[in-house]
Amino acid sequence: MSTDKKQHIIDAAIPLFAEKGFEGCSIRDLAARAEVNVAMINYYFGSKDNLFVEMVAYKATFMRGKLDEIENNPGLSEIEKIDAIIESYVDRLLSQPYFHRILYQELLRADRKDLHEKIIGIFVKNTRTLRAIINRGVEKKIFKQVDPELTMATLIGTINQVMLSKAMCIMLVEEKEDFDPYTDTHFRNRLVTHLKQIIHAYLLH
Amino acid sequence: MSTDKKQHIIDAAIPLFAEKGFEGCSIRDLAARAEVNVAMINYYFGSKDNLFVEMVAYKATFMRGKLDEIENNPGLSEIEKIDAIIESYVDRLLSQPYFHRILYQELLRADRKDLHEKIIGIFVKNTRTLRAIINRGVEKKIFKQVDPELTMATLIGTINQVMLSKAMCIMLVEEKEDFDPYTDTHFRNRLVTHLKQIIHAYLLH
DNA sequence: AACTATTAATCAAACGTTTGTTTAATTCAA
DNA sequence: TTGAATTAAACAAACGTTTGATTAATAGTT
Repeated sequence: MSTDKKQHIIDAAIPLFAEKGFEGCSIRDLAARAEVNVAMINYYFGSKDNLFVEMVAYKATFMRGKLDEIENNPGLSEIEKIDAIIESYVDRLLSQPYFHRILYQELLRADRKDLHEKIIGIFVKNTRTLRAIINRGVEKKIFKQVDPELTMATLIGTINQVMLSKAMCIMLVEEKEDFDPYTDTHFRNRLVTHLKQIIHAYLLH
Repeated sequence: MSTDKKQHIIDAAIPLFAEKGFEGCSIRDLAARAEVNVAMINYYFGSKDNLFVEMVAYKATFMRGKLDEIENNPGLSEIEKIDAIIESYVDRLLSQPYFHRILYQELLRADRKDLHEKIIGIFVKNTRTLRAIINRGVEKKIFKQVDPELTMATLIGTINQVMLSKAMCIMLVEEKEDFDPYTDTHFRNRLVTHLKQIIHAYLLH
């Protein structure tokens, strides 16, 4: 069974799922987009549900490696680690807007418990890494005594907020209509700068 | 045509839409939940689509009034206005978790343009109010020169992040399984405190 | 108050489509 | 020639919506 074909189908499915949601696009939609026969989806993945699960599994680890690398880098101070995470997180999310959108659509739904919990697991693991760094900074008295969990929520939540809707992002920052926040490096830098400033102001004495 | 019946159907539909998404729940689901005949949905609303539109319209103005009241209160300083908005915003969102969930599910989808833009309109209007306050604070040199739009994104984004998923919120703040972040006043205060502290640290000299 | 005419509300049943999935036949590659 | 890949066609089930009959409520007339 060709793995290339499976990846091809997954790659084609991601923007469709992102645009219309899971129930919003049919197997026929997916097949048409991937330019394969409708039966191929079930042939390769068994079911539409399983295509979704495999898609999440295929893309899910996208943040993990980098985070560990930053956390275990002994050459970085706590605040430098935070800064590195901010840059890394912004870049990853801006480079994968479709998949990000899918994850959050799924998170917002209360049914499909198993998949829901799997996605939460990814988020929580990343959260713990950042929290460990903050806690170390607090211990060392480099950071103020802050709320580490909600600091996490602020960091990720800010990025998510501008990732929610391209249209809203454009209206929010009042750019021209053809402005693409996901590829514009000026916007990327503006976001990174804001996050660093607000986190620094909050964490540091 | 009874408005009571329409509201009854809408009230029953909100938790269902929040749980399963728009395509995720059928007219038969909605009718069963509201304990009415399937034909009643189309009788009262014309279509499933229109039920959704009327539901959004019915609930959408929930934030507006309070925001205007705060903005136009001459007895409040800029930072007091920000604090009042934080409290008001947290309380509103925590008290309407279902509807909030529906709005964000819709925002994350790129199709259904007209409704999408209507929802964005609500958000952007609220955004402008807060931005106006921040800009006045900057003018008066009470606030530092900050990025007003992204400050907005931080404020709302933080709250959204903890509202994303009850399950994730529980794991994030490591409470017991039966803990309900939406009704727990201690959690509400923790969130308000964190937001005030981080925003104060960022805005004030 | 009693009867009638009119409108609104409700219902089970059916409509035509679309859904995810499966089948059975066929093509392709080794 | 054998097994994997692909296809068009068909499947039952579920979908949103409409129908036509029936009941409930309201208004008008005597």
